[in-house]
Amino acid sequence: MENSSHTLPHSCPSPATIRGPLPLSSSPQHTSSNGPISLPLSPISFPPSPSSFSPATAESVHSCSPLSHFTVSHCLEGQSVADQDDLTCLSWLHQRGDLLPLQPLTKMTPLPQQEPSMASQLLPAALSKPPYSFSSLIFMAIEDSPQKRLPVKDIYEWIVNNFPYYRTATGGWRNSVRHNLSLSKSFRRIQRDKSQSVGKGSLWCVCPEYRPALLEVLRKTHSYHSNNSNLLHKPALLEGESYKMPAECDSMEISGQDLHTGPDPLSHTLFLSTADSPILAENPLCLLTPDHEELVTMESVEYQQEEVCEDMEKDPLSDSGYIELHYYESQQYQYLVLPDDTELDLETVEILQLDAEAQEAAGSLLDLAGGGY
DNA sequence: ACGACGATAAACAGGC
DNA sequence: CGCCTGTTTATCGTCG
Repeated sequence: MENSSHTLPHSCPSPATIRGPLPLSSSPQHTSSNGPISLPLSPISFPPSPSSFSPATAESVHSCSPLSHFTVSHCLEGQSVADQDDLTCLSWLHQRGDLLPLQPLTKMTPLPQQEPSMASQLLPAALSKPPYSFSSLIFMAIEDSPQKRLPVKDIYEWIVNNFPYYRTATGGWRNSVRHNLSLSKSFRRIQRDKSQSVGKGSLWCVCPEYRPALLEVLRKTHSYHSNNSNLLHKPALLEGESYKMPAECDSMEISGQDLHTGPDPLSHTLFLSTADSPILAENPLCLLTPDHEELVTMESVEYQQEEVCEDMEKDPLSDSGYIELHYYESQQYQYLVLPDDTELDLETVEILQLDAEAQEAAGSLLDLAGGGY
């Protein structure tokens, strides 16, 4: 897949079906009432430099980083923050200081070096015990890694970096992390590539079949601890309902009839799948539909190839548990290309601020497919 | 009361 | 030998 500029197609040429509950959300920071939105980054850089953002924008970046691979800079007018909250991008975790401190993934400044006033503001939330279970913490750490696999040491580090509580906590929690990794079926130990072996121990990854459950637990934890009760009432597709992709994408349909998670209005998780077995997307997707001013956010999308694609070459990744995603940049926008060169209507779909990790993750898909899970 | 689940502690083995 | 990693067992608290 080339990474150069493309002429924008004006239709959705390849039929594909996206099934599952449909979350509609966006971030409130940047409003656009008509036409393509204006992006705060021009040109878009990967990763975006925090210094290039206005304070409000920088906050939005923090609110999505590190967990979200896509930061959305678009607003639905008339919607509250709660309505726009995205439960599938994991970005919502950063929208409350007492859940996930608004700090970048990179090494945080040690608290003693912070200004006293700021430290005093952060302390109550930052140093309180996070409500997340160790499974959730491990899950977030692994999900936030480019390769979707981490050694236990890096899991420690991620937790410490994102939850300062554990910076001062006694060492017992590390034991709990290891205990959880070993005991939980959700995590799988994989051997390091000996050619690149640096450090001790194995790598840990999330079992794809348990990922929806982990995500659900994570989301419920957030909902429970969030005052944002509106999150609980976001409309979602129910069984039998369907959502037509807007614009010219007539063949894109999201339906609720084959929901893996049932008609629970809380369910916003979509799954990527090939025709036979559901598989999971590598990264959350945030799809923008400028014509309708709607942001379609998909944690993962069940993706089915229809008969039309039968004679197409089989995607080498089709059985890997992951789907290969590509994007490219044209002018100030970025565009998503689904597997088998299915180009979503690129006027209708935009990816905003896809960060460098997503790029790496896309590259790692080949490794995952080749090395097995 | 009961079981499921999660947190915590501890012991132990193996590798570096 | 010390540390890290990984496994296993046990105990306790919470919740439905």
